Amino acid sequence: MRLHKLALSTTRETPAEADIVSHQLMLRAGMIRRLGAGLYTWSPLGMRVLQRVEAIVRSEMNAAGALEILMPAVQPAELWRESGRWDEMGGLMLRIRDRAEREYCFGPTHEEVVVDFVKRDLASYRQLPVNYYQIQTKFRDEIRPRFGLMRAREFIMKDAYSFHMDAADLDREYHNMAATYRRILDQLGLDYRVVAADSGAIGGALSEEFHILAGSGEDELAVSTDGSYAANVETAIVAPPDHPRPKPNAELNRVATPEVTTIDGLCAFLDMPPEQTAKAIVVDGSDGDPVLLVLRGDHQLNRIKAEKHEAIAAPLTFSDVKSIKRAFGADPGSLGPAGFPGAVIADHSVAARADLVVGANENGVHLTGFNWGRDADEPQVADLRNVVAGDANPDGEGTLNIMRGIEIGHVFQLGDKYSRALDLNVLAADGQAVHPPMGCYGIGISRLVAAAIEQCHDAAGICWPAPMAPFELVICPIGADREPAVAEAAEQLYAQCLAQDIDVALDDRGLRPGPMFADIELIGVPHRVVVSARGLKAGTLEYKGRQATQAEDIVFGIEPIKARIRE
RNA sequence: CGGGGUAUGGCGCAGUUUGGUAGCGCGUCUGCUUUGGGAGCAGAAGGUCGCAGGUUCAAAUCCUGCUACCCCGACCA
Repeated sequence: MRLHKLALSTTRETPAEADIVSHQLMLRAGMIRRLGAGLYTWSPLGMRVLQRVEAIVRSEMNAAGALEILMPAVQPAELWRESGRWDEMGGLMLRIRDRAEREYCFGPTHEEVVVDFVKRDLASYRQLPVNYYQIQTKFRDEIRPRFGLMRAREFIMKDAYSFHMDAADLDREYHNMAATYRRILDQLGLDYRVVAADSGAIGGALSEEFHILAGSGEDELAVSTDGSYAANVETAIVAPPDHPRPKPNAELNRVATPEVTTIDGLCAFLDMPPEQTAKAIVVDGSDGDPVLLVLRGDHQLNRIKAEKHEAIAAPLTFSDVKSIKRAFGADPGSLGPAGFPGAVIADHSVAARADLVVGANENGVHLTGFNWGRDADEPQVADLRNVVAGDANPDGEGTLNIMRGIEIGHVFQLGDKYSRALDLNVLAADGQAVHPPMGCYGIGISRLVAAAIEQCHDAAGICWPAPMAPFELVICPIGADREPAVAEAAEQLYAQCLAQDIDVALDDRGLRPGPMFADIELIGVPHRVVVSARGLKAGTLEYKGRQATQAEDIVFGIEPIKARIRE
């Protein structure tokens, strides 16, 4: 590629619209341009990266036995009514009408369509298993699109759907896909973790997420030091404390705590560590009455765990202040288990503590020296909190670390939710009709590109892992317009690189060295050689790896270049 | 959806309080000079000041309405 033909458009200044690194750098490098909220055009430079990723995904999916198809982005409402998701999806789904007032959506996902597709041709179990995938544009009308491609509304996704005769075969393919995803991410050269996950709204049992590690990641991951356990903090299990609750040591004491309504305030006022306090959270119970959840002051409620508790209403609803006042006689900020007649569910950690500080159910008053069983009934005990760094590994040895990640892939075992709802069935060997269990497997292609930048950049710009880079190598001639020998030597090298299948770009834009180098670093090309009159005289080229601090002189010629970039 | 903010040339911004010739830096174009890390000089192009209405002799600036975009929140007792 000759760079002057690529319509490169880099900027020195960071556009005001972006405030995470990947978004800023993609805009500065001219990989994408914003059209509207959560809508982006990919430039020729951006396309080169996108297509790299797509090619690797395709080749691994094909190698894993999946079959590529392409389904419509626009889908009839009727199909979604049949699965029951037309109403469930709510505002996430972009709904449109055609000229005859027929209803459609712009597909946020393709379970319905793929089942419909399979239904037409699938008659016998002998045709199973099968796994169809596509690389397609999806639209999800996010409440708040943000962070550029990270949470765009329109985005590119690789989604795959598998169909099986039985759960065992689904399990086999699920692991096949998980292994395929690992191969894809290994090939892309990214640092990632696979974690157990909540399957969320899509339904189904087993599910794992694939996260690119990056400090700016939106998700928190709990990963054990011995490597045996990894889970999204949303779902990571907290092992119950391994020691019994100590005996009460303190008398119950009423303390006036005027104006204190937060754990921080309470700790400052009483000079107490937060783990000695209990926070009280009131939520609606499944019977409609308020339920008191108690956690250690330094812990955080995990919504997903709470929601799954049978005594708690789903979706999780925090009780309104009026009903709290009625049930407790006090406002939030002064609540506690003492004297509350309703259901109390305490997290393991707070249930294993003695001599706690709790709200007294009287505004501006707290109790110190509170003990379960003595000052209130023994609570129900459950795992309600988010794991924190240092918690015991629930599955093996060691403790948990918390890392941040960007979710770029997700594999699910869906079961027969969709094949049943849409009445897909096949005849089994015994002549019985069966709804084939399904798996579904997604990779956010466009998000993956952004995530790679979050993981890999420096002050000068993007540092692509070689397999994602828009070019493998750039040849930078200096002063080619006034030194014919330089121009000639650069052309010669360029032709040789092409002949050797090196994905090379020739920077023939005629820029001065400063801006030229800055651009090449910004767009993240992994390898650079400089051709100059000075070097030619000495028979050398200058080579520099993108992340190297120093350039080095190498003998002029294709072989020394190959040795550097293919090492 | 609630809260906050912004909208002025391709990009980043000032000007709005106190109404009076629309400005700066970067970028772009032309010429000359310069030439290994974002060059210098000279000249030039480019703006319905988000949209609509209003007040006024006069509106980027004041008033009313609207739109778009960005940020924060949706673990808070």
